[in-house]
Amino acid sequence: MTDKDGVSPRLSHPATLVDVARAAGVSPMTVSRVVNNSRLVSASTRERVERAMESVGYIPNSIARSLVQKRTGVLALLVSDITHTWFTQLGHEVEGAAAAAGYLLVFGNTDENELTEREYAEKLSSLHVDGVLLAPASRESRETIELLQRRGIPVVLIDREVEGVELDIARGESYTPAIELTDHLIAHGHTRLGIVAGPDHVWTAQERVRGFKAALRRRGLPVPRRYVRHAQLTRSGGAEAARKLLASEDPPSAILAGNSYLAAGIVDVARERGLRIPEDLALVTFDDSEGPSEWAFYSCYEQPARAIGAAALRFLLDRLAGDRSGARRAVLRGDVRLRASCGCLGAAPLQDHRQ
Amino acid sequence: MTDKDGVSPRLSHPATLVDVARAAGVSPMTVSRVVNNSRLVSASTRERVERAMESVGYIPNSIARSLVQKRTGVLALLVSDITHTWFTQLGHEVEGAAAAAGYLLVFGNTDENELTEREYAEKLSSLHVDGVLLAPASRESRETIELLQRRGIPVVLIDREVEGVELDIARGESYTPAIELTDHLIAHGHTRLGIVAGPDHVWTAQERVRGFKAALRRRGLPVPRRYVRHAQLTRSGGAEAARKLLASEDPPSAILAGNSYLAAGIVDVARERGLRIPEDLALVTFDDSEGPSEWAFYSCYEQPARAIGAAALRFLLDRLAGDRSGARRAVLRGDVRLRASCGCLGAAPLQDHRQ
DNA sequence: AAGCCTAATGGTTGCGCTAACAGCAACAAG
DNA sequence: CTTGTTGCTGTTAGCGCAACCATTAGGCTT
Repeated sequence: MTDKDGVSPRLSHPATLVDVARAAGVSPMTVSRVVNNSRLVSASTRERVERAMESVGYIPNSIARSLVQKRTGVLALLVSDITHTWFTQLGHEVEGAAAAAGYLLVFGNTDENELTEREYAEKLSSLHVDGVLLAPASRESRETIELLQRRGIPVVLIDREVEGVELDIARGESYTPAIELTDHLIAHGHTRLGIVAGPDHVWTAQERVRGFKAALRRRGLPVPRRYVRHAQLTRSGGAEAARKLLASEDPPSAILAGNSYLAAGIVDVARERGLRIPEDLALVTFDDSEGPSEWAFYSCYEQPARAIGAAALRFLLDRLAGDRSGARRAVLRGDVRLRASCGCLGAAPLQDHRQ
Repeated sequence: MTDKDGVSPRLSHPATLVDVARAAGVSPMTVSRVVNNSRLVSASTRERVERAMESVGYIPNSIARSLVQKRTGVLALLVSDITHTWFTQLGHEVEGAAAAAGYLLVFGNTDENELTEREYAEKLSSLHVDGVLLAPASRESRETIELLQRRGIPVVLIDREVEGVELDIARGESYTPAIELTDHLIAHGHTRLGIVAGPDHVWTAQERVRGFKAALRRRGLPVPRRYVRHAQLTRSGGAEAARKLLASEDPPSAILAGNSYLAAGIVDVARERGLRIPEDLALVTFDDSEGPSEWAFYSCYEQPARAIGAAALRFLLDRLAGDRSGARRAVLRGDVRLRASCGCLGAAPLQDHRQ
């Protein structure tokens, strides 16, 4: 059956179990056993079959296998925007761990859009992926989640809670660090504080605003409505919000940004207006630990993206292994890094973010 | 069949064509026709079937469909490291366009490792993905490619050529821009020039070294071997190479870096040694247009990552649509951006990269 | 020797879907 | 009235694989 030089005889179609069986002189069932490492195959048969597989260039058709076994070996990761370093780091971690566990990983960007999210959910459930890691686009993502669950697809949340949903989740903190960061600005002597947070349908944005307000109230400071801004989680979104924030007669002297993209936009506007940071405008933000080092200029709360990704995938793999216990929750603590943008390293802010 | 409140009757298993057919009082084939928008269904039947689908909560099983149609609606993107902003931008573009065309996208990191790459190729061909976009890990990636092609899976290369492979490819330029950047350093008066490029099994790294050497030779400048360094495409890789480069008695006064991660490592080492950039060490690099703005400090050649991704996916979709023409090549031109790190904006290098 | 276990193998069936064809009305053309 | 022709629907088969249930041979028990 084999060519002289050991090259597979060219079949007009990709080799199937039946081709291998014919080449090895056994039944397809036996070949299937060899492929699946069943013990119920004698050593000699196994060897013969393996040679036959080699010779016809057999690669199992996992589509067919999936159809009968009802598992595909594919997981999915849905985030809002893979270009955000936080999600990129998380995605890298998840991809590596998934590959190590034998899974392929489908990536999807939801653009913080519920509709896109739901469309993805339908496609994924149609493809019968084995599990989904989801950074829910909105507090209203319950429908997406239920759609998947009705199909028996385990879902693990990432980064964001969803109201009324009790599910495995791996996330960082938002409320407490927002308080800490705000307190820090207050300790620097600021009394007019503003916040530029993400869209208000995003759980983390809400929580950060909530923490911000709580910190101010606790110190008896005012929380003017116009000092609280929601924006798209981009640099230009941050800039736009900052412009509105700084347009008032009595603009804030310190700002808490929801993430470093927003912070970058705020810095843009500050420069536009000739405001020095931190002298004229102090800035603190939320961040990831591996962002570009320009961000080393920002005083921030660092969220452990990789650890969150790893924890989430762990949860998912456990579910796939049959874990039926109640919803698990991993809330990973990050670190506050005090740097130049809040005024702590006021002496040398310009040197330190060069690299 | 339907509950009073319109909620799907709970089936013990996900609804299939047969369930819908029963609910609608038609044959499964007719349901299939409705699902696939065949014109050969009367309006009244179509409506009845659609109601039935709704009522039992039918979602087509694309596994089963794939088995008979031999297409899965899944594409794959294999790159070396999704955390590199260049690939992230490209991936974002590809994901968006793939989703728009109705495809899901599997992401894989090869870590510039041929073995990982091949393992991915096997998994992907087992899953019968419809097509693969590949940034080949090495000049030797031919085997990976042939494995996929033998399975009839179209492959489009990204960013890097592979010796002896005639395939659709979308990439930027390396050789010519390397000459331009090197010439620019020479124009600044440098005569001792070094290069820190990626691993020498990576096509772009080779090309950049080739261009670098060609530029020097054309000007009659020496190309000492120790001035040519290959490194892992990371910041620490760049730092390590820079250390070796700057350790010699007569170190280069200007360096061409293979990308901005390497450049960042070089800057680290320069700072370590108290070298000012650009005064004591000039630096130019390859880059993407949306990298962190700290990179706005670097004089660089900007590669259009998104356009390359879009072109590559276009090629792939054309193949899937039946295009059988010869290998197509999109070589996208980027732009040279002269900024502070080469000495062109010597006056204000410290301000400009703050943001 | 009869009964019974185990190891190794094969046969049949069906996962959910669609390609291919077959059937059957209704209606138009000759 | 015959002969297509078109429009809709159903039947059959099979994609590649593994679950499930035979079947056989050989060894073991009693």
